Amino acid sequence: MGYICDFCGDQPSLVYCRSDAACLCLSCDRNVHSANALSKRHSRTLLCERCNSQPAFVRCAEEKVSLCQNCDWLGHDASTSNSTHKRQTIISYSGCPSSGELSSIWSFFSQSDSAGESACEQELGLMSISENIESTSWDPTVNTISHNSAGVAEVNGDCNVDKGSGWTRTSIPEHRPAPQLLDQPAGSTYTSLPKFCPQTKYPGLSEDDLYDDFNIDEVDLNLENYEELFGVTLNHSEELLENGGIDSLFGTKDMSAADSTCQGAVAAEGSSIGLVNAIQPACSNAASADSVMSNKTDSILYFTTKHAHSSLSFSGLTGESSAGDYQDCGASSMLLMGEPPWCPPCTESSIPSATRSDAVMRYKEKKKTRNIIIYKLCVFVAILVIEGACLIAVSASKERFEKRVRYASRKARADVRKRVKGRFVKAGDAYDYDPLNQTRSC
DNA sequence: GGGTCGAATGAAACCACACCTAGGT
DNA sequence: AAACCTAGGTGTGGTTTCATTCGAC
Repeated sequence: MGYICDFCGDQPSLVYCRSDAACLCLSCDRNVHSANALSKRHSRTLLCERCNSQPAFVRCAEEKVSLCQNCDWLGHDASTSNSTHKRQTIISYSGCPSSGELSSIWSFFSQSDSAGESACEQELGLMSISENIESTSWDPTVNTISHNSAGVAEVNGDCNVDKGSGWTRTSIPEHRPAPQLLDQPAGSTYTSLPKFCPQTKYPGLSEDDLYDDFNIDEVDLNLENYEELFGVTLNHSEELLENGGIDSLFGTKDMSAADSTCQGAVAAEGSSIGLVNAIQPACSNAASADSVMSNKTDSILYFTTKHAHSSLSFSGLTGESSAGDYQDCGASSMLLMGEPPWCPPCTESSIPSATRSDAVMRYKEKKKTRNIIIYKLCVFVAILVIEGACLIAVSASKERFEKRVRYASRKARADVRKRVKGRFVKAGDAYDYDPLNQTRSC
């Protein structure tokens, strides 16, 4: 993907749709996302102008480029002079805004990019979005998001939805120049599916999602499997947490290995499911499933902190939430549906079958990856709990049973003192045991 | 059910002596 | 008050001894 629109294969791609994991030109973006109500909810943003494969995350004012998290991190590393560049978070949008509307929120967009839509749009007969416009009636002045003249959000709220609008702008959580996995499937680990409302339990996840592709009942939570699962020793989990090692934990391990692990035997039904039910990230912190995956380190730490207070919950996975709960919060509804949202119920689709099948494949792959990552998160938290309990037990055991030597000098002397039947003897007397020589004189 | 026996297990005692502490000078 | 001396108490580990527990008969 990248450079060329994934849909028309003709025009340069300009925006990135997380839900479709697709790079699209403006016209195709509007075309695809005006197909139905669900696709209108897809959150899109500019495409990274450097790698052309990831959604842009920030806009560098100095370089005048939109960058994804990886490129931003690489290009503005603290060791480089570019680290001082002023960067601002790029807001994403949904619905079917026109290029003019886009340029109104992205001033830099109008200067350089809006011209690119013309040809394709004209070819598509200047696809009307009037039906959207009536509900789009976007008014920058009433939007709760704070954005400056450059059209970039100054990082603010969690749930910026234009009520009554056909499209919305959403901000990406605060930018952190942290490393991100490069081999992650696009769309599976993004910093945001930002449209979360506090009442959301766990948008985008259902019980089926968690269990469809692997049987968590058969997961082996044995401590020995910890190493097998993560490739690290149990004792290093704290280091992993402190050093953000969760990235390597999840990133360097082949997902197929996780699959095989998932197929392993053992019964941790109670613990695993209990944990799954027990983990409920607070929506206000944007700890959604997707943000959990993207801000892995923070999220894990967050889980750990929550765990310390015994208040972990993940009730969104219990299946109690209705589809309406998810949709109300604008989360990707594809996980709730039998088919991806880009597959309208009607038979006549303007989308080529090949593209659709590709999209379905991507959707399934994303779903599978997402499940695996969530599963690993649960296992990791479970192991932290177990390890903590073990450490406490071992500590108490040592405290109780280990003999404490108060005077090392006395111990050193006793260790070299000659004995008879275990008893100390006077210096120079006959002995049957010499610790130094391991010999017996009589 | 109660008593006896052997095996297994754990706790305590023993030893010399350097070190520590308290009291006296 | 500070320095020094002295007597008594303490702790150290390997082995043995004693007490307790448990199962079999």
